[in-house]
Amino acid sequence: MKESYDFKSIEQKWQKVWEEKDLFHVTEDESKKKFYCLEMFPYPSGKLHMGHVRNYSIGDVVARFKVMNGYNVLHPIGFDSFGLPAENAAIKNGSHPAVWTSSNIAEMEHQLRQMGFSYDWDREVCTYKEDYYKWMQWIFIRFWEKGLAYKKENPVNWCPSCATVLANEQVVDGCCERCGAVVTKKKLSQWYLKITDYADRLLDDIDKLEGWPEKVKTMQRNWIGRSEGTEVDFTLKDSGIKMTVFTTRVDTIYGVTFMVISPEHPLVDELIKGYPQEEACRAYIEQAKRQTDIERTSTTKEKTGQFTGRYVINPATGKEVPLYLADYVLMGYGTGIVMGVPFGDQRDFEFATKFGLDIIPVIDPGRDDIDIDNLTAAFEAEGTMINSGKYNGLNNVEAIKRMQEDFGAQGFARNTTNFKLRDWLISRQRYWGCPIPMVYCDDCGWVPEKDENLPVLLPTDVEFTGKGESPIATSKTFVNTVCPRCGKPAKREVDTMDTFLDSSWYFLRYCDASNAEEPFSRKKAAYWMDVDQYIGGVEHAILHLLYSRFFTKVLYDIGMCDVEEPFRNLLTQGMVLKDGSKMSKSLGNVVSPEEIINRYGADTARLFILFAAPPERELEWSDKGVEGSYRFLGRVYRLIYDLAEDTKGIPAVFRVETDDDRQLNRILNTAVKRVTDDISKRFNFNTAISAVMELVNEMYRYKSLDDVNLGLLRDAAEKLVLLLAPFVPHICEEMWEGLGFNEPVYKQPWPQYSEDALAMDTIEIVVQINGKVKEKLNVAAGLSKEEFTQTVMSDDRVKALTEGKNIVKAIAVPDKLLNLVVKG
RNA sequence: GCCGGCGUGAUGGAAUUGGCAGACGUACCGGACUCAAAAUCCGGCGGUGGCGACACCGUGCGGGUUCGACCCCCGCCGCCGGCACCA
Repeated sequence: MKESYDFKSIEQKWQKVWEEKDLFHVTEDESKKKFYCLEMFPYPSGKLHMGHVRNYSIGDVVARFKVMNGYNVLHPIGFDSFGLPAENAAIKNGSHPAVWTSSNIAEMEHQLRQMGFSYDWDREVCTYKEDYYKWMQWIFIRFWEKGLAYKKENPVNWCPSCATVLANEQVVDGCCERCGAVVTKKKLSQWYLKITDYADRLLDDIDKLEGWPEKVKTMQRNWIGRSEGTEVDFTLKDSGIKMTVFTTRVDTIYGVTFMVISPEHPLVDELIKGYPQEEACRAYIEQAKRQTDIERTSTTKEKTGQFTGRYVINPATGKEVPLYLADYVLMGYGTGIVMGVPFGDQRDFEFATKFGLDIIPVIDPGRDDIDIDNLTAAFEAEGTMINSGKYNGLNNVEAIKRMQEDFGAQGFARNTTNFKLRDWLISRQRYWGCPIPMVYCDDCGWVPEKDENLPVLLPTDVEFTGKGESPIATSKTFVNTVCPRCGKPAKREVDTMDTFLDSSWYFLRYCDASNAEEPFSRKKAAYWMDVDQYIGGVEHAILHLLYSRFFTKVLYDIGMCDVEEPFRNLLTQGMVLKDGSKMSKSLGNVVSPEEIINRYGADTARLFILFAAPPERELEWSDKGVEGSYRFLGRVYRLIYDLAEDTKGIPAVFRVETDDDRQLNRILNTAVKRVTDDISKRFNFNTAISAVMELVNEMYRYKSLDDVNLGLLRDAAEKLVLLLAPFVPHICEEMWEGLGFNEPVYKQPWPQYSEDALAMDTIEIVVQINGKVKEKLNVAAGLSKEEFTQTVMSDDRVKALTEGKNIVKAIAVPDKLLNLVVKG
């Protein structure tokens, strides 16, 4: 141990030692409790940014803490390395995406090692490599066999700038999640995964995710969007065609005054043919088509529509009502036809108002402040049924049940559930992704490639122009093949998979990363799964986290893994800000981790980022704060350096004799307790670190006293190093060695605290008069309520305070306070 | 519009869940060391009034519950996320 804190040589030295000792390598060990600590793997964009540093620093504290607490810890890392940026770089530089990707990975691996994260590098997973995407394809074929993958022509979200289709989840406010271009609609034949088959389970099992933030669970619930209701068959007048609607409010069926059908509905063409309104209808359909999703779905937009000339018969009342086209009805949800109840639905209310349609009150709110004959908005709350035939007088919620039963028995209605969740569109018209291992044969249709022929390799003879669709189609060697079933000439699928498939099971591959026989062994996955702690950005709340849950359930169902939910506990870390806004190149407020590592070292970077804010909150970057963290490490280093000398050969056994001894010992034990609790129960690393700072301050104070107990100081020094080890591992290894130990601090048992040491003989308590603090006194700790009150009341200063006053009441909280309620 | 979250000194944030508001850090001020500076060590630091012991005010705003409220309840305001014509 050198006299001054030379972070550069210390960090290099210990990173080398860790690597040589292969310290972070783990294997399955049935004799130990396992802990799977996982951080979301990065996209290899080139260099680490502060968001990565924060994410991985948090994970590293947890992983190292669990190791010290005796767990067998799996802490892996890899790269989510297919995707558009590599392809764009290839177009720009004329090189292959693999070149760009692998050099970026090399750079980022180097930086991750520089940060001193405790990864088992032997398990590194890179999704662009053949040994990974082979199994991706293999899994895709299992989905196909289960009927969970299909190809279908549909209007899809198309990003003109990325020249590819997008999943619903990737469209944000009508724009491309990646590039921000306005998304258009295009009719294309595309591959889908049937995530909707799992909608119920994905929704119901959210309740089991006790270790997830409420916010993320709510977002997933909303996204899946289950709503239970009734399908009711209306009938088209003069034709008998069934016009089925979905409603959650069947109780308002007597209030139906019109019907609305989506302009894209396949029935529309037939409905309008030959009617006087046909031409107007066709014009309306055309203009609806021209609108973007943003225009179309804006709630502020005034309702538009067009009467079709047709009428529909209400099966409950026998009444006929006019049928309109209106673009506020979405083809993709429910049946694409809606019963119009202006009384009970705000959208229908606006529509009826605009087109002069009747509003029939069907529920009596029983309130004076609402005039149901002159509504200004729809009435959407509960009440008593009116104008509804034999249902009059019932509570409307009760009426829903009765109507469902009655209408069901009469054969024109049934209970149904609808979801907002759509099937997952997974084909992408891009090169740099996992090829979809399907072959089209004129005789056999779509056939999966044989397992023994996997992987279907990405061809290398492809032109990157960035213009055409599906670059793989330009390969001369790829497309033509033979049908895996009948052997006749056939063509391969030229689209690649959405990269979100790659990241939907990588956590399983980590359990058995080099398996050449299967994606992962069930036994090894059974040992490690589920992930005990998952850490990453909240931006993945729906996309990645929902898809991974879906994959895990499917793999569970086909007997490949033993858990139904992949992530037991989830921590979503906040963003790193500079000057109040997100670090970004365009704002020019980026602080690079590299810069900080070179100037202050990895330990300082880690410490600052953990100390500046609790992990879930946003973190405001502060250069001054970084310096403070650096100063603190220097302060600790000097303290241990001195104590290593002063306490050489002195065992960490001691007697606590003086008041100062007791105080140091108490603060030491408090620090152990707080750091332990703050890491394991609350993830409040900032307060954990502040407890250590208090200990350091106290050690400096104690050290300068005349009468010091070196055994006690020795004990404090050792525990101090152990407490800091998960946060700042390099400096702690150095100090641990400096204290004379040979084994790495990484493997040391976590320090324990003693309850006795935490206890104080006397405690400063507060005396309040009418809730205001008036006096502080020291009294013996651990008194009963009566003894406590007695002791405090008999104190002269308290007597003086209450002199001549009438004590109405005394509230005693032993060891804390006595509040006297006085009058006069 | 609906659903979350947040609002505390100059500043990042504490207050382990109803019991001393402002821990710890930054900034700032002062002292020690130094020829000097840096580094380091020690001390001060919510506001107003007072030489002072002390008094009053103070956790976005207005009410309430309670002996006691940053914390619980009601009504607002502001900021940040997410969802949004889902029938």
